[in-house]
Amino acid sequence: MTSPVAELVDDDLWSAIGDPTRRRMLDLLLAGAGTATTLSQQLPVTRQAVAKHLDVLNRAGLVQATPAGREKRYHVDDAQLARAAAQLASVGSAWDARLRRIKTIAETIQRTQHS
Amino acid sequence: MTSPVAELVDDDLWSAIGDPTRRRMLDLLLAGAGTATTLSQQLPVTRQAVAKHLDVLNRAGLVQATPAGREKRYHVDDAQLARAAAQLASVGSAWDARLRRIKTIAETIQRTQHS
DNA sequence: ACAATAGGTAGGAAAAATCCTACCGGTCAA
DNA sequence: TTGACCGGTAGGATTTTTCCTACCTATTGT
Repeated sequence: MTSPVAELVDDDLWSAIGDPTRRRMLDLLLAGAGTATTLSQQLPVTRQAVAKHLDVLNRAGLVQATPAGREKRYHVDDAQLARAAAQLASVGSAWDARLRRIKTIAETIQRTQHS
Repeated sequence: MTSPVAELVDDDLWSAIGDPTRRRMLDLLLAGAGTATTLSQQLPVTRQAVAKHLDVLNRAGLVQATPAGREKRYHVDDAQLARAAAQLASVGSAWDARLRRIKTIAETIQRTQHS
């Protein structure tokens, strides 16, 4: 169980959530669905910039849009975000396990050298 | 406990591990310390590009360099990687909890409407 | 039906990241 | 000591990302 982290994650999904602005957008969308305009009002960027970020999130499958009247309401795709959360957790624990394993080996070597 | 994910993470650290190449580099360095050259031999980029990626990882505190002879051996900073792992895990569980909470609310509303 | 207005889209400019070529410095062998 | 070579560094070109300006579309109210 060497668990190479690289093979544990979806690159597109990962880099989608790698951007701070997009993470904040996910936070806002989790609090309640909204349009590019409503999001931009709560962020330090124009709604056009927000629209492109939404496009990135959409291509990664993290958000979906449902037309409502003349607007497009974006909402988080629960299943995909859950998938992302699972990946984050597994990478985190993989690293943790790896570190723990290395530490154990190091301690074993030291103990061996002491004898 | 609304847990806004944005305030849970260190942006520099996060975007450092947001890049696929850098994640693979961390994998390789966890398997054993190495120089820019040895890493580049196991990656599809030149050692100069690797050097810049190492610089990014270094600024984020994820790796450290120790001069050894005429080379510079890079190794993972255990404490910082553990910190990163913890952040990943907490974001993952924050999202998971948020999703679960939303689902519960939705179900409650439905149940209410049925009555 | 028509004007007014809010929202989305297209295109490109500016900024940043990534990558490579060229160069410098130190180490090892003779 | 000196030449060859391995590794790192500096600088800049290229690609990608991010962001904004300008424009078009659709809905709403009169």
